[in-house]
Amino acid sequence: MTTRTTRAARDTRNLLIAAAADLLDQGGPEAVTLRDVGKRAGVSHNAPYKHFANKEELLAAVASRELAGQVQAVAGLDRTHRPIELLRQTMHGYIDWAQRYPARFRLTFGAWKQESGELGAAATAARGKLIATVKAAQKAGELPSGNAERLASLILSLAHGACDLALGGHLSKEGKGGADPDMLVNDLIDLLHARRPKKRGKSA
Amino acid sequence: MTTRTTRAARDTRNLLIAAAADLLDQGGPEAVTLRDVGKRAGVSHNAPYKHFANKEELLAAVASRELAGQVQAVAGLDRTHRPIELLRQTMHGYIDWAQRYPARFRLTFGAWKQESGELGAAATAARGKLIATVKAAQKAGELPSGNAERLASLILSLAHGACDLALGGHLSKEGKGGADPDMLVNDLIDLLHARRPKKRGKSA
DNA sequence: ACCTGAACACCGTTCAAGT
DNA sequence: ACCTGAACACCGTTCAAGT
Repeated sequence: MTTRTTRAARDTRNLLIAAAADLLDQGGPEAVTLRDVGKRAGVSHNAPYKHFANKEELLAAVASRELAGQVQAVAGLDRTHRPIELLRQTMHGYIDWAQRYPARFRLTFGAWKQESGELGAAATAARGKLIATVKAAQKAGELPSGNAERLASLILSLAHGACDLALGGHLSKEGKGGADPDMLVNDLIDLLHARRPKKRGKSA
Repeated sequence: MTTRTTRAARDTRNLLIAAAADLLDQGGPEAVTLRDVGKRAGVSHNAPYKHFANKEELLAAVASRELAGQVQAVAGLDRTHRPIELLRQTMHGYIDWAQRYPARFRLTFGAWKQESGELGAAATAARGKLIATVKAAQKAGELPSGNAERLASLILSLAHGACDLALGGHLSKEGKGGADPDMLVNDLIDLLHARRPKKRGKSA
C-alpha cells in the first residue's frame, strides 16, 4: 500500500490537512496557525515542516482536497436525469459547498503566491468535469451550441460570483429583489435553455 | 471646512489610507503592516490607532474609498449612449478596476469580521447605482422586464465571479475556449438583450 | 525518515508618557 | 487631540539535536 512514504507519515499528513480544515471552518483563516494545527494533530508546532515546505503548501493541500471533493460529488450524481438537470445539480452542489464551508471556498479560490502543481491539477480536473457536463447538455439540445468551454466559464463565473458576493452580504437578500445564488443560477440556465437550438419548430 | 477634526488629523488619516492602498498594490495583503503604513505616512508605527480602532478599520476605509470611486466612475459616464451601453461600460469599468488593482478588489469584497458602517453604506450606494442603470435599460426596452434588483444581481455576480476566477487563473485564458471577464459580460448582456420585450414584432 | 524544543525576526496591540 | 517609544503576546520559520 505504501510506496515510499510510511503509513505513519501519510497519516500525519492527512491529520494535518484535516486539522487545518477544521480550524478554518471554526475560526476563519487567521485561526489556522501552525501551532494549533500541530496541537490538534497531536504533533509539535513545527512537525508540519516535515510534510509541507511551508504554511501555504499545507493550505494548498487543503484546497486541493476540496476541489477533488467537488469532482467526486459531480461523479456521484444521478445519471438518469436529463443533462441540463445534471448541470443544474452540479452548480447547486457547488453553491451548497460554498455556503456550508465559506472559509474553504475562499481559501480554494484565494490568492496563492506560489503555484502548487497539485492544486493546479485539481482545478483543471474540476473544470474538465464541468465542461463535459455542458457538452452533454449541448449534445442533447438543451443548451445553445457554441464553445462549451466558454459556456462553462459563463455558468461557473455566475455561480462563483453569486457565492462570493452572498458571503460578503452584497446580494441584498431581504425584500422582493432578494436573489440567492441558487436562484441566479436557475435564472441563467433558464435563459440559456430558452436559446437552445429548436429541433422541430417547437416554439421557445 | 474642518468641523471637529483638525486639518492635520484629516491629512494624516488620508495619508494612512493611501499608504495602505499603495502597500496593498505593491506587495499584496501581507505587505500591509501597520509599521510600514506608518513609515510611509511619516508617522510612528502605532499612530494609526489614533484614527482607526484597529488594522481592520483602516482596511475598511481603503475598501470604502474604492467603492466610492466605483460610484464616481459610473456617475462620470457619457450619458449620450443608449442605457444598455451605459450598463456595459459600467461593468467593463468594474472589470478594469479589478484587473488593475486585484488586491484592492479582493480586499473590498473579502472577509470582514466587524461590520463597518461606512463600508456597508458605500456598498449600498454602489449597488444602488447599478440597479438604477438596469432600470433605465429596462425602461428603454433594451433589457427584459422583471425585478431590476434581481437582474442587477445576475449581471454583477457574473462580472464579479469572472474577475475573481480570472485573478486565480481559473478561467483558462489560452486556446479557443479562453474567455476573459469582458467577453463573458458581453455574452450575458447580449443574451439578455435578445430576450427584451419586442415592441413592434421586430424579430429577435 | 520523522519529530522535538529553543531561538529569531516580525507583527498587532496596549500603555505610560510627552506636546 | 495627536503622537511616540517601550513592552507583550503571538506567529512563521530555522536549526541543532534526538530516535
